[in-house]
Amino acid sequence: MGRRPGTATLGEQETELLRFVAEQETALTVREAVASWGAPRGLARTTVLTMLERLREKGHLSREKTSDGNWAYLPVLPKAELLSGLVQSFIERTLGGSVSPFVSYLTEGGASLTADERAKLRALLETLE
Amino acid sequence: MGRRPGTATLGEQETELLRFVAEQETALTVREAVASWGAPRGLARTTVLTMLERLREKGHLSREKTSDGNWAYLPVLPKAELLSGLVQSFIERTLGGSVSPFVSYLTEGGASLTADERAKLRALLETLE
DNA sequence: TTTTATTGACGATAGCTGTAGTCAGTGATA
DNA sequence: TATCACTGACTACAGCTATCGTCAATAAAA
Repeated sequence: MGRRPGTATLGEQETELLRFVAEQETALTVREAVASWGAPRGLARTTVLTMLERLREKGHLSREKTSDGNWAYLPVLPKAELLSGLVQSFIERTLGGSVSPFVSYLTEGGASLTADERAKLRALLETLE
Repeated sequence: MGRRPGTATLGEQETELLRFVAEQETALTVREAVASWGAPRGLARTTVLTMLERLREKGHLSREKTSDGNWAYLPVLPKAELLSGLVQSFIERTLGGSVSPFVSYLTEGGASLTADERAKLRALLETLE
């Protein structure tokens, strides 16, 4: 009676870790992931290791041997695509396909926009004229 | 070794159902929820019932007796607030606090904006001048 | 009133997520 | 070489989510 197998998406922690890995410039060794992501959260080394492996099983990460023989993990999709995908599925699944709540969130001061973000929005609106 | 108790948020299906209930104009009976939300997804009646009750336990829904003695569920927060909250926690948790991916998604044509949404954005940008 | 349908409380289970311990292999060190 | 540290594969388990089945009460119908 559980979930239909293969239906799983990512948990919250998993998503955070995936985003963290995707934000790095280079492939991340377990040691680095533990030091810069796990430790600050008080997680054990093996916890991070397990999570990395699960993300790999789910096809979000891959790994390669470093010159000194350890594993280093890297995202399968580049950061921009990953984030776009996350946004897309959030809009579809959680917001039911409507961007309105996000627009409302912005206009109600929930977040402050950077100059760059403002510029992008302005450009977007212009092309829609 | 599980998650620290009480740390749970909402699952995906739960979130979808919550949004569905919040989108209704009036309180929704179980029968209606099953007919218009559960059945199309192939879910059993008791599954929907269980989910509604869990959402109630978690404080997202309340319920009231209808004139003919059945329960009807309604959201604790109005739709707009609920959706804003969902957007906010998504941005914080999943996007690490940055709205950029959202903006990118919009500008890359992932979604089409309604006239109303465009107007809101335009107004927003003006106030930011 | 015996039967049938509806409702909702409960109980149950499988898969998933978060979190970690153990252990064996391997390389560095004393 | 005996030891110590580091790595990663494997195992484990609690809490949570998705999904139902059962059952008793009640209402409707025959």
